[in-house]
Amino acid sequence: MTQRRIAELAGVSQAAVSLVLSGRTDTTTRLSDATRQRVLDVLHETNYEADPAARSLAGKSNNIVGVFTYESAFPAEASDFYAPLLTGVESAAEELGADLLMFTSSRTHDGPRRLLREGSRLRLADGCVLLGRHMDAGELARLVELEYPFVAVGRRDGDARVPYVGADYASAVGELVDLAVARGHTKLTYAALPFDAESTRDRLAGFVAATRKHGVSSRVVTRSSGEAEKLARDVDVHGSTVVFVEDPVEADRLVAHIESEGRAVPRDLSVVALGEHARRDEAARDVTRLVAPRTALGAEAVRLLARIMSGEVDESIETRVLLPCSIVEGSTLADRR
Amino acid sequence: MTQRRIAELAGVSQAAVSLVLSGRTDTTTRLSDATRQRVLDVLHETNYEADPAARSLAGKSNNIVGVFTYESAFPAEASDFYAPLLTGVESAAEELGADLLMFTSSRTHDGPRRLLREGSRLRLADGCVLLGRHMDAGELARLVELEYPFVAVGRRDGDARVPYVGADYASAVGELVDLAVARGHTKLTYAALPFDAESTRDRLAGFVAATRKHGVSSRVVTRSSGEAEKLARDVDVHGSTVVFVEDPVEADRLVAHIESEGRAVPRDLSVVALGEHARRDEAARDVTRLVAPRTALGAEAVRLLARIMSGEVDESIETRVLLPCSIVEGSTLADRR
DNA sequence: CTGAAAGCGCTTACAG
DNA sequence: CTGAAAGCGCTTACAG
Repeated sequence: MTQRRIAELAGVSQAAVSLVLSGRTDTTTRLSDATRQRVLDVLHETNYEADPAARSLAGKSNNIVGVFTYESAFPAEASDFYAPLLTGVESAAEELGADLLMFTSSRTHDGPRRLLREGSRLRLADGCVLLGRHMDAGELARLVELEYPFVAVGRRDGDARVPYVGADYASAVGELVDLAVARGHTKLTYAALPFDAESTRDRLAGFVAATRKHGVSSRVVTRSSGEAEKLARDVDVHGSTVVFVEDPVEADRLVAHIESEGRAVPRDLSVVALGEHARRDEAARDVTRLVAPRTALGAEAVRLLARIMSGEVDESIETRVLLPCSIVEGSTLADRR
Repeated sequence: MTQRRIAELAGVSQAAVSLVLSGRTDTTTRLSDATRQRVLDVLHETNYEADPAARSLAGKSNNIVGVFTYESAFPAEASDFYAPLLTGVESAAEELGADLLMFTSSRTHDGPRRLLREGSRLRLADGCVLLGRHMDAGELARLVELEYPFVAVGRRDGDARVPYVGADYASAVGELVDLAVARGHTKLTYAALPFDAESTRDRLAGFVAATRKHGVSSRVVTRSSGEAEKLARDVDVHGSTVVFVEDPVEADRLVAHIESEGRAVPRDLSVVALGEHARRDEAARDVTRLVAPRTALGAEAVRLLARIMSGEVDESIETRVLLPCSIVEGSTLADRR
């Protein structure tokens, strides 16, 4: 079913059908109410919807939100990270009546996925939400230059033109430090992941600022996951009473390791996790931690993208949004007062 | 970047660029190797990709697999059902180098989602995978008539033209009945959900066939979820030694209810679940059950769709596929011999 | 007030 | 061997 066919049925020109569809009521292009009604009737009967490809070619948008993930989203490990984000993305898209185009193609290539290699496939979507821990700054910059509407999920402060919705890790880590200090801790160790991601930097910045503010003794070590034993030794060397562990899985392992040595958490050592993994074992210790608002991040990103696409973005609109994390007090931060 | 621009850069006509891109080497349209090479070079330098909208208008496909879910896919309850399916869909799409267009729009409307109301939005995808417990048979029929390529996930035997990939519940339920009978059970109760879905019918058919085959006494009751107490009474009235519970969540509840009355499972009553819920509590009883190959269903559906779209479908290809379920013996089916 | 026409970027049969 | 042309289904400025 095409506009031409509709036009034949209604006895008007194809352009008239397009005009009715557009809903325009300018003085320049006014149709008689009778004509309009006739067309509307046929449109209704035939359940017509414009071909999105043709609309797109003619320069109109189709209410399609692209979703690009820098890493493969569905393997079990990755899904912990992506699932809550995608849930938010999906529900916001639903609110907006938009469809979701997931760029799953060319995932299997070696090396990091390239956004711009997708080339004009991107153009099928009106704009795109970018998900992933490691985004290429150069690509983001090119996207800005192409004036392609997009929103990154996660803080990206490198380039001031990059719109993002991120979690405010720095503040949350700061609050956790405040809490530790309030409970009498004065020697703190921070176990960072060996990543260069913004979220890693952001958490660390919060830690550094807060420990400096309180004037407490602190030490930062970089440890890959799976080195709980080494980490435990690091802490002992420094004489810390609390460890801030960036990787929540590692935090669990550390607790298990310490208790396997006959020591107790938090009696002998306090553990604070700077995140939460999705598959938390119900039986596991209720680690003191921060929880990022992941579903909200995904949803907010789509809403911001919608605002950007609708051209609402003047100085009045904030294109760089930080959402607060919540703090779970848990049971692994001792009160030493 | 358009073909016209590429053509200018390479000093050929736009059509020549398109020909090079098409990779055709017919006798009808042969380009000199030099020309071809020149075009290829420019194509490479510029990282050109054809506008998918234009390709689509010109009648070519874009390697986009549509995904239509009849119910909203992401609320917590629904995600138990959809998440494993989508995981399979995604990974198969990745293999094929296809993108995924999720029809999330118009989800919020009242009443069941209408596939055909989406109209030509569907056309943006080359074909579509349909997910959901309750599909409208009339819509499926219209889709067949439109010759729009699609594959339903879940058995749809109503219309012989509907391609599907489903789980073979009937066989699996039959195996569970065999097992129960082998262990000395002769009075069986079946608790069906009050649904008209194919999967409900399929399981029940397997039960009826198997109990008939063995000549054992059986009884079927229809119970909504959350009626564990009533269900327990039904079973007592009939004097059954084992209940086959369609809803796995309800099976858990039934076990809990029985044990809360001071009776034991499976000593006093055996319980068999005809499915598995995603959020199984690790601590919960290891119920004897069948497990549908959900991720495989999603992946197989995409692969079948790909075969259908590529026109490989003659009589030699099976467009109706049943994948076997697996059986978990668990610990809730007593041996009464 | 309505219709004929150009153009979006492609593909492909068809002239040269 | 290559280029000019039609057509896919739309939108929109522009003639009538």
